Amino acid sequence: MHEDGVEQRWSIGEVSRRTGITVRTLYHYDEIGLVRPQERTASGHRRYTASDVRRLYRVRALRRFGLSLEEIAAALVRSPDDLAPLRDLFTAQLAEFEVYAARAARLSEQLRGLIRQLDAAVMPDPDQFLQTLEMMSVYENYFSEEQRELLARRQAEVGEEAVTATKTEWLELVRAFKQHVEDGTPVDDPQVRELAARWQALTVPYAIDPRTDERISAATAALWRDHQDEISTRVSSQVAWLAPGDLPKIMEYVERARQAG
Amino acid sequence: MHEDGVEQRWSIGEVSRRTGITVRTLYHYDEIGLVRPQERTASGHRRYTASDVRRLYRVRALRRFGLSLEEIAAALVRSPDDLAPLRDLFTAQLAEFEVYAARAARLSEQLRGLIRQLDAAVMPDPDQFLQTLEMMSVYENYFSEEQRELLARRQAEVGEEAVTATKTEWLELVRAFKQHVEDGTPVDDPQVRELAARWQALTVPYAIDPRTDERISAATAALWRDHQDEISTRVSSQVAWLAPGDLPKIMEYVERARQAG
DNA sequence: GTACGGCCTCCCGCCACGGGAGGTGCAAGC
DNA sequence: GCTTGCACCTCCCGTGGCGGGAGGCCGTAC
Repeated sequence: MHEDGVEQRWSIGEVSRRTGITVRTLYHYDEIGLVRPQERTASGHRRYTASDVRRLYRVRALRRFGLSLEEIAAALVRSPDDLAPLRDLFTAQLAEFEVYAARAARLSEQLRGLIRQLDAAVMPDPDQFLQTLEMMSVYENYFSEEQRELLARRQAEVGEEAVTATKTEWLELVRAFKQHVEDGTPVDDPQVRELAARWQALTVPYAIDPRTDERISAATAALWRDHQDEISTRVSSQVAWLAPGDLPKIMEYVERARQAG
Repeated sequence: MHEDGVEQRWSIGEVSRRTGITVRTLYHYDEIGLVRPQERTASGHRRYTASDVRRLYRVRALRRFGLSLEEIAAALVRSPDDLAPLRDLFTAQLAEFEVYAARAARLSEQLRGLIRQLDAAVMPDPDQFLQTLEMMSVYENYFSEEQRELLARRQAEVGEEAVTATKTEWLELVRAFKQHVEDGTPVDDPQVRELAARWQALTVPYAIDPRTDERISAATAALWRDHQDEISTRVSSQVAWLAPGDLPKIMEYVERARQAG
């Protein structure tokens, strides 16, 4: 490439300036054997050749796409003959980006929701907001990411209004059940049976497929089993007519009513 | 919350099962003081209280949004009274997600382009593809991220066809200049002047604003100055009528022609 | 008495470097 | 020949958020 035919060598500082890679990083690449200058001076100074520098550019380009140094090393070993491994790496990385993007989009959506809540200033108690956070975390403990996504999609499909309507009807049912609990109505009473049927029907719009529904139902039961105290506290703090200890009793009654039906 | 009024305590294993946080992580949170169980047994076993567990749920929820443990610690110290810092954290995180998503989208687009190139199978030489990678890296060294994005947007605006047309005309101009270089035409020849004018006009569709254009032009000159060998090799490998050593001479001639004009 | 599981602390490892300490190499200026 | 100053060298600690293992203690069930 140069007229005199003498292969040029560069010191580590010159290479750093040419490639925009820090000297420290060049040391690191040398150390792990990723890009090793072909020569050293008698005193041990590194001398990079043109091909070393080209390799550095390749590494830098691949790094930008988020590939690990290990992946890059493996790709650069084999790729002179065969670009297939590189292609595989690219497609894998592309898939990863898409997964990340999807996750980031979901989290962003949730964050926007939380910020809206904070800005609404209807928050009576900071503690209540933190409880919301806690329950989000609990929720995620019982449902897999896939299940959560399915449910979220389902909720988006049925629409916000329908979801609110479901919540409202659920509260009505709770109130009605509460009355029956207090009155000591037997669980096989026709009225109670009808309430239980309506209770069951609440989940219908959110059904996905039998297998999934079964699992979600089991997860929900487990969540309730392990966290009825927190849930009861939260719900009763939002409706005046419900005491913290009421909900477990009501739920137990509902369960018996369903078994009877 | 519990009828007997006795505050419940949990061992680290029970807490791990309840919260889905690994025991190792619980140790870690204790170590850095993020969540520290309020009690220890005589033998040193950790006893978590209900409030410790609630704090863990909060931490877990905030972690999901990508907040660092340090940020979470800071937020949880102040938030019982004031949710403003938490709101700030959320908006900051949201902004970060957006930046990240934008970057991921750009990289994905580039990856798709590279994969298309690989699949096109017009690739005569694997080395040529790796050279493309090298030049991408070089390119990024001279143009800031902002400049690259502006240019990319501009290119998208003028359309792929127009970009191809520009490349074609550029090659034609190079070929014409090559002839003049070989003929020894003086740089103030009217024909050469016209070619120089057309050369100048090539960049017009991609202009952004005078300041930016000035900087991009300077960066381009620096890129050419530092990497004319590589660029010449690449270009001459793609057109039959150009030898590797031609382009620098031609560019020098063009430069003199522009100065003369 | 012993087997087992849960818990403890201490410590090394990851990944891709950043940064500092403390020493050497080399060329220029006096 | 001596100093100045810069580039370069190696060695080593630190980052974040844990994972995982070693080696030992505790308590209970058989």
